[in-house]
Amino acid sequence: MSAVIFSLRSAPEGDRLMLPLVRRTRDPHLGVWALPGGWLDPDEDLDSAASRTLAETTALMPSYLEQLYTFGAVDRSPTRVVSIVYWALLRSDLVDAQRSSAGAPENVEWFDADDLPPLAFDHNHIADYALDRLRNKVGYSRIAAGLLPDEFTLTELREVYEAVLGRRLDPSNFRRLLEGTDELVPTERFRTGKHRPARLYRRNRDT
Amino acid sequence: MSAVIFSLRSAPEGDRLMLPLVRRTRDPHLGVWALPGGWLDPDEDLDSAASRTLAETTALMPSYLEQLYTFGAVDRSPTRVVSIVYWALLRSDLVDAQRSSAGAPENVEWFDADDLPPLAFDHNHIADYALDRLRNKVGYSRIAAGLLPDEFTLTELREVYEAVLGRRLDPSNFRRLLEGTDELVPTERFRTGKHRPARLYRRNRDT
DNA sequence: GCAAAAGTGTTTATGTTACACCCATGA
DNA sequence: TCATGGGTGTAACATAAACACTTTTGC
Repeated sequence: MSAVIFSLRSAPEGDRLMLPLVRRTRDPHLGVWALPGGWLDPDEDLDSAASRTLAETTALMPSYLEQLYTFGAVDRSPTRVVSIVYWALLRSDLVDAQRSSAGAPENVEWFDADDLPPLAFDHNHIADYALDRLRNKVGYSRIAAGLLPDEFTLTELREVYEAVLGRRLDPSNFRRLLEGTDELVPTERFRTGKHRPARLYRRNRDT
Repeated sequence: MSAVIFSLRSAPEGDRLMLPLVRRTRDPHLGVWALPGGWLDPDEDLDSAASRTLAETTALMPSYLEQLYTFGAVDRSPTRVVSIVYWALLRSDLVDAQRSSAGAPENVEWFDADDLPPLAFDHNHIADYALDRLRNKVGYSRIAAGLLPDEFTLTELREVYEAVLGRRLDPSNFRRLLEGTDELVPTERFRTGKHRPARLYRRNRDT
């Protein structure tokens, strides 16, 4: 049971898609970076086990969690293991808050999803596969809002899409696309800043 | 390790999407219909194990095979089992040929995919999920050709799509859609019948 | 010639992309 | 009032759906 966990972190060139890795504390691949994982409890269903695994690494609740794939190549490891992998999105504000507080777990580090170090087992392959799935899913669903706080402006959401997809989007077309769906609801609050205040939106819980 | 295997069978109202079930020979759910399955060999990768499971039930090679999902709810069975499920497409001509020969396996029976009997464990749920995936995938890929022999007319292929999707498609638009892709290649052979001969096509192996 | 399926062309609707332009605010 | 991001409008283009029409065969 492993998890590929995505969140956003601010960088000089804009937000970057990042994921947490843990340093292995035992053989094989001792000391090598790997996806966070754990063992499946006999009386626990798969989604719960994925949540628990994720909580043990980040101490946070995911805003999105989905099974990715089950890997089981014989050469994955000296002792062959079937690995059920989940992927998840975390609200970036919660991750940031936790990192500045005392609760940051040991030997966990965040890496740029597009620039990972060599990982244990076939975890590079798994992480790439998860990234493909995320990018694909972002193309046809509004899932990326799960990386943002409860309320956000359309520009903030667009920047998330740009960070995930790796390309610029037209602001006006992006707005129209999302206003046409019922997955986003406008609030009466505005984000005030340097320029014209921007309306805040929130995710529609009913869909 | 279980498999949801789809093929087509002729019926009075046109081709129907069917899948094979096996009668359970032991408790729990003795005598109840279930998806074909088997146990994962320790030195076998998942795709191979799925192929083997499928061969044990149908004695045939699938024209398409893909992992569906891994199920593991605690209440799936008295003794909880993690079940890695694959789904597959079989060429209908091979299935028909085998059924009329001696090779038809015992206690295997084909059922209409939209009208299944009550199944053991959560297999009804799994079969429905596989059907959703098939119908969804047919919408954006040319995968359904895997249900037909090597060579087929566009009308035959359209009827496959109609059987899978459960609705009629416009013949001329269907033709244009498929001629625009490179997943189908025209041959110089024609199917002669009551009316104007129809050109035969085959799947493009290179894509 | 007629019926029926094969195959072509055209029109309409719909959605996507590009981009010009106005609006509201802080400085 | 100017710079800038927020927000609206619209024309161009691509894709899909609907359907009229021509072609080729068996009988």
